[in-house]
Amino acid sequence: MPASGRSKKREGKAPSRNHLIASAAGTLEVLEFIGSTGLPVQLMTVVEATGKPKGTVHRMLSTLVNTGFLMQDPNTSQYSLTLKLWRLGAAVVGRLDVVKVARPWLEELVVATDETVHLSMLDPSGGIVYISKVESPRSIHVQTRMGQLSPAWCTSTGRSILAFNPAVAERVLARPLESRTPKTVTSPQRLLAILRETAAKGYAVTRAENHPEMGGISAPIRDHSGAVSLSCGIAVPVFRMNRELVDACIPHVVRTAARISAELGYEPDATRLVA
Amino acid sequence: MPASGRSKKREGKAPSRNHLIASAAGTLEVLEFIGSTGLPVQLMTVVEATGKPKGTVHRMLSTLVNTGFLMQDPNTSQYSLTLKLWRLGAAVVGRLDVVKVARPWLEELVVATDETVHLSMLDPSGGIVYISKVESPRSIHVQTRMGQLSPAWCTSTGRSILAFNPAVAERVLARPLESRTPKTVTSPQRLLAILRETAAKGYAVTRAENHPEMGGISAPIRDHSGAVSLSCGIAVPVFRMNRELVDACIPHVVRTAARISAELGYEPDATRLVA
DNA sequence: GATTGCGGTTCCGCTATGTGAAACCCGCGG
DNA sequence: CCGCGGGTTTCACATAGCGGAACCGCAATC
Repeated sequence: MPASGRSKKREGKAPSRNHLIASAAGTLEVLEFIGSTGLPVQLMTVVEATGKPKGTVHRMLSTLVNTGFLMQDPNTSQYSLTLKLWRLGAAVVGRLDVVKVARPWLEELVVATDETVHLSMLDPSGGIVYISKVESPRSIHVQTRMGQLSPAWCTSTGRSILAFNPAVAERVLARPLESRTPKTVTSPQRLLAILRETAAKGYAVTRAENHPEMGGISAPIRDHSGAVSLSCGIAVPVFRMNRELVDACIPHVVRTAARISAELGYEPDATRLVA
Repeated sequence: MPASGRSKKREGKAPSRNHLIASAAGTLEVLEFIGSTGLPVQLMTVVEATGKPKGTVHRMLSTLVNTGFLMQDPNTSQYSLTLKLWRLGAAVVGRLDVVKVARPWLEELVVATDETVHLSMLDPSGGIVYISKVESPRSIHVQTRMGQLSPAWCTSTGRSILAFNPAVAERVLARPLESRTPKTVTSPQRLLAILRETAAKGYAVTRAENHPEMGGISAPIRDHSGAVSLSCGIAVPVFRMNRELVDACIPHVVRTAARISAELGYEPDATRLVA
């Protein structure tokens, strides 16, 4: 997509009377690009990535610098993110009391299983984001980063959530499921079956579907209304993921999820509000 | 400031030839506003806050929604942040290996002092941002939030950093020091003296200067070049902050900072590169 | 059950605004 | 010394987007 795109933007139909600010959208796109790389970037990198003309990109970058979202190294003149984004972003999850509330239980789960624990949330885009993590000091831990966006359909945490969100699941199933490892389930039917099973059992187990050497065991977390948009689970190296360990860990994971659900005001005994 | 008609092309000094995208800057401003409140907001709130006309704000909000930075509740039609910002923001500190590297030492400090520990970083704006936190399970902990921006000049973490950044300190001193509590030091001279003392001693202690019931003990962290842009420290309720406790904790805090500095490649014995 | 008011959304003409090709700089390497 | 690959600046032009005002739709008020 970057390569040879000429500036001609006559795509299909012209939605003429548009009420969106193209320049702002473009600027945000640039910001996002830099955010996704995370590292300091040069102007030309952005130019190539976005396909926009040099002058325009420069103007956008200047704007971002001027508003404090980016800083420019005076020597190398490279652009990098400031802490502003972090401040704003942290405010988002900071308000979520789940993070606070869940922490003790997650730590307990680490102790119980001796594996790294994640708390994940569904992103409207159909991915999942890790919003909290407690690492096991001993275990080999994958390099998951807080805030990382992972596909929901091939991780145990993701499936735990999808299983209880038919609407989102449908959207995900509609798109082709690209293969992340040789083991990834890519057939929509199979995935659907798995989701049903997950919903029935109340937990999800994956092996090497997102990362060739990692697997996971997760369970859904319900909020006061019974809705599921969070899950917690452990990440385990596949070589260690034998039947025994899985069987041993499942109850812990499920119980932790239940505890957190309770903290959020979920009443397991109350009449179910959602299917 | 009505635009007063016509294209005032060549008017005297005309600051006109501007290379910034006003609309994008405005949109970012809106984003920031929403981020700073953290809560879902209504259109009109933003209108009042920014002073921009309703139609314009609406367009900006739509753009932000369209780019995935905001979401709009279909029922209340309120706007709130999505996790996108969190993702990008987390990427910023995620790349900072300080956070990873410091964690074990911070935890150790919690154990040693039984108080909540913060890792802070200087923001170019002259404030400090908490980039990592380890809470003491027992202690009454203040409601500091990750990513929160606090004034550098009335917190112990902030002073630890300012003391070794004369340039920034100067900028801070130049502005009036607004009083946050009755105890806040607001005299520039006094503050300067305190900073000097901090630099000499290698740690900072504050009592109730930022929050009426909290105090702190912090020490600067040096990177491989010897520069200080980070500090770590503990937050202590003032009622518990007697001489003994302070004396007991200072060595721990200082040592922790030294450990982290070492991890960052700082050689205490090497020739000092910075004044 | 009409009325008013308040928020969100949409319209539309005018022009200030941002676009983008090209020129300009500047430090580096040949 | 010249060319090159970055970044920055310029400029004339067309259009993008500003913003006042009209338009909904709900909910509280009368």
